[in-house]
Amino acid sequence: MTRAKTVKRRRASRGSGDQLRAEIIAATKDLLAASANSDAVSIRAVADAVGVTPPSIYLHFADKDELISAVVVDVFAELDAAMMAAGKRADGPLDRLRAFGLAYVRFAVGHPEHYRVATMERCVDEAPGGQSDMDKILADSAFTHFMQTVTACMAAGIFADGDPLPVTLQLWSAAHGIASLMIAKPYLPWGDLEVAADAVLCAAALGRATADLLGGSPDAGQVTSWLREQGAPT
Amino acid sequence: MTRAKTVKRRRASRGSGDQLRAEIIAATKDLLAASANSDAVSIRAVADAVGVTPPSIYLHFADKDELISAVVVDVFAELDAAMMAAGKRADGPLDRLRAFGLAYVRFAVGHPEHYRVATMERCVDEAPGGQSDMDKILADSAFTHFMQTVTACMAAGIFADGDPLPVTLQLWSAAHGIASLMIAKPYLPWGDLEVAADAVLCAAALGRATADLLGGSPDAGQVTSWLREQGAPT
DNA sequence: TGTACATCAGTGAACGCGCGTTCACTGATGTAC
DNA sequence: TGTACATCAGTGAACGCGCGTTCACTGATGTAC
Repeated sequence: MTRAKTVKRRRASRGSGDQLRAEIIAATKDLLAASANSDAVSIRAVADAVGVTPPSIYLHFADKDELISAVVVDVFAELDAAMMAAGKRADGPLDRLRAFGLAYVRFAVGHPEHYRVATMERCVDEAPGGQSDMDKILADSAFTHFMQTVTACMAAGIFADGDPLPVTLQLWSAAHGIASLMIAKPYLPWGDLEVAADAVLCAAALGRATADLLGGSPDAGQVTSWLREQGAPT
Repeated sequence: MTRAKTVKRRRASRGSGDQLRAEIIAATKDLLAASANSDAVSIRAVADAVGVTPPSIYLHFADKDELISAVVVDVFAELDAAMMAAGKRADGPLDRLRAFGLAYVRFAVGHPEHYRVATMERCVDEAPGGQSDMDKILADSAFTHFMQTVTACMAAGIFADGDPLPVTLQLWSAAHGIASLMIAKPYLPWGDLEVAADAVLCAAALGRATADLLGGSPDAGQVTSWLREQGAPT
């Protein structure tokens, strides 16, 4: 059932080398969506899907790692776009934070293999180059937009004033936790995914806010007695 | 620098076939610790590390998948043991929950590749067999011990009474989120890993408790006005 | 307008490699007599 | 106690495969004259 070569034929062009590049990235994403990890997607399969021979790939990417990196960049851009779209109709910074988180989880669950390769595969370099990686992530639109909203929540008195970075990391952890667990263990009794995700996200934000009320990082004893004050059932 | 075959020699034995089996699992774990994923650990490398020829592996495991599954079982057992040890000296159920969570994150950060293969690799079967997988996880010691402690927290009035399962999943998500993000993005500015993990875990538990106080799943408006009542800064 | 030619996107064939798995075998172990 | 023999853990060689990457090439494109 191999596609005859004549069915899809690639034509040359002159100035527009970028078109094939985009097609290669798109094909890689498609193949990735049906694979366990990026190792399982081969240059040959990508070339085949695009209707081109394997060496052509190397005209656009130095090697396989560079191709996968380009896919990751593309996935993060798509994720950011989904979050931005969801945040548009939010009412206030806390509601926007929630919309962002829900969009984040929705994206991950909807594109599990893309999310996996973008956030869960071992990084290529652990050398000093890691620093530039960090800059890349911190400058990444999705993360930045998330952090801007955390800053807005601080300004609105929802979180205590301070450095938004640790709070952002904390909330991102919550979103990533529910997203990646739903992907990795889909057979667990999650119930409605949106409801479960919302519960985690709300609890994370509310927990941060409440911990701030209690002075930052209360221990178990403080929490227990505070809950008793609040009239929690015993 | 290949080890001469005579340096490590395997002797036969009769009744004790299980010894080699255990050595194979241990060697696989060692190799996994230095690899990107289970695909990157080969049967040949495992055999070599154990001092045996590749076909010998098949005397103990039907195929590579079965070997990896055995490793995952072993990793979960080790994780459970670490959690139990940490929970022993806890003071009350909430404190135990925190000790469990911290031990969980510590284990993940200390054995990132083991944690990754156990919780983040694509499951082998998505067929009806998935149901038995679910049972396996729910019956898994670490998860069960976690859930028992959640039940104890409900009995102590810390969480609202009800089904402990969704609450357990929610708290597990928090622990998994911070653990897996620290592993995947170690170059992010986490500061002290224990402190960052503790902040996430505390916020998750406190958030769940507070949300219960507010009736289960408050929306942004309710949270904002409740915070204002509590005298949060504006 | 018409032709020669430089450019360069894409080709076809091949490289060497390491993989999971199989097969018929060997030879130490431990039991039956 | 001594010997013949069944057992079965582990071997050695090979299978077919798909991989990433390379190399010298081809032939359409578009420009120079």
